[in-house]
Amino acid sequence: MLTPRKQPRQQRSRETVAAILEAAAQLFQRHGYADTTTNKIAERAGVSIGSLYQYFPNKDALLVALAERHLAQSAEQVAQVFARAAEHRPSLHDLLTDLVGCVAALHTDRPALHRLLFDQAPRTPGLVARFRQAEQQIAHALAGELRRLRAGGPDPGLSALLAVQGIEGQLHGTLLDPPSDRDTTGHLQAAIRLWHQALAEPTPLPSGPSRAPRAQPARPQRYGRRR
Amino acid sequence: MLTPRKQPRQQRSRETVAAILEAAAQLFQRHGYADTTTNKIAERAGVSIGSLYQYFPNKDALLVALAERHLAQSAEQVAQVFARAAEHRPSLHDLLTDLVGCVAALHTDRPALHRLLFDQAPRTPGLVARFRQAEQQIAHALAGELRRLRAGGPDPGLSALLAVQGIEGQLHGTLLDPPSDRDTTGHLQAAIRLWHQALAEPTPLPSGPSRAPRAQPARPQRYGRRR
DNA sequence: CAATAATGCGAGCTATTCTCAGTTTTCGGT
DNA sequence: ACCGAAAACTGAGAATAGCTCGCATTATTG
Repeated sequence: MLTPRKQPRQQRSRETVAAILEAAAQLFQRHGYADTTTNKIAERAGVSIGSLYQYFPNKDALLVALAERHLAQSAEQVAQVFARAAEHRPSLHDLLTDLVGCVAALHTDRPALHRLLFDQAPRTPGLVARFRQAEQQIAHALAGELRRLRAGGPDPGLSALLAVQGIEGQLHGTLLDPPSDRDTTGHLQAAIRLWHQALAEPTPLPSGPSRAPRAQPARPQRYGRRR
Repeated sequence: MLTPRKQPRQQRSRETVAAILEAAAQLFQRHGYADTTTNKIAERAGVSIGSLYQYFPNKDALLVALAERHLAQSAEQVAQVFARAAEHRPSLHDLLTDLVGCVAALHTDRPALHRLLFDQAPRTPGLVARFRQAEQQIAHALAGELRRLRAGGPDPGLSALLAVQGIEGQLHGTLLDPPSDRDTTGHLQAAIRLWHQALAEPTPLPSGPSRAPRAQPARPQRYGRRR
């Protein structure tokens, strides 16, 4: 069980829960997940260890609660990108710039928190599920924009999901562990450029309609003679 | 300290270390990281808990050792993709097919192990560093192929790194937590297709040389009037 | 065949998570 | 205002898991 065993009903207990989460966030970020004890969290929150365990069944649940809060805030930020897009109908390039900038901000705003939630602590199945769910939602919104911006091309839903997953991987890798030999802004620019090319309407070859790619086995390729 | 405190010198101790790692791999995969105790690992390996701690300074070190072994094997697989490419000089599409297939195989061959190392267990800074290092190596190899396959375009090193990070994110998300409403092979096909378009030589517009993209602030975009 | 080094052992020390029986506070009803 | 019940809080300590340390056993060297 990773959800609170008891829902706080009174104002007092809601403040207790808030204090516990605040303390947990601070101590987790300062000392890391493993080196933070639940007793220290309770002490810092000004409550007894018993109170903590009344609302959080175990230490992981504290982390899950923080992660869900962060995930919700992140989803909110990204949703605003698409709200803006719905109003202004930007070009693909401008949309990607806004989207990448937003995701980048989520990584750089509170890197310690992001690193804590995504790297340092064990990922419970529930957390992973929540994350994938958020991913799907963003992909869905992006798919809508793609349908607006281009006429044909491959399944927009699939392209959008790939883009969301890809951008997340790229920015996570770049912003949390910046390669020493590259500058960050250039990296972001390149990512925008790359996705623009990947998602733009493919310019049809003048010689005829582009053929659909043959299905190919995705496993060890032999490079036999190409035909 | 996460590396063995003592290097095994005699044959006997090398077998001990191997037995411990084998037991750790089995128990971690079966019961998860948190629910596996070091005493159980030692018991299963047929050695005493003291022997375990002679070669692994703490529980995390067991995981790091498993991860490094897995990472080395993975890097080996991917290196073979580029070895094949060096010999056969495949088209971009065929290279991508082989690369994606290889990375997919790494995820599907032993999903439990992959999930353990990448999702379930805490990622130590050392592990993350090793992972990024492998990423850089693969990107470097891919950059070489890009230089062969296309004349101009943006910095191949940057494009390659983005591709490696992106592919990893896409396949990780898709293969470990398959979206219920999509088939996996189609997903892989779409990824290959997407990266082909993203990395291919951009077809120059007939009206003139493509202009370099203006540098744009990557942060919250206002969508002022476009000019 | 010593002497020395390497390896193996496991009872128990230490630290941390989590429980539970009892106390205090809040709140609706009269 | 007062009461009873429910909610909230407490903290000593039970349970458990990571890890240590002194000593026994096995291998290597000269």
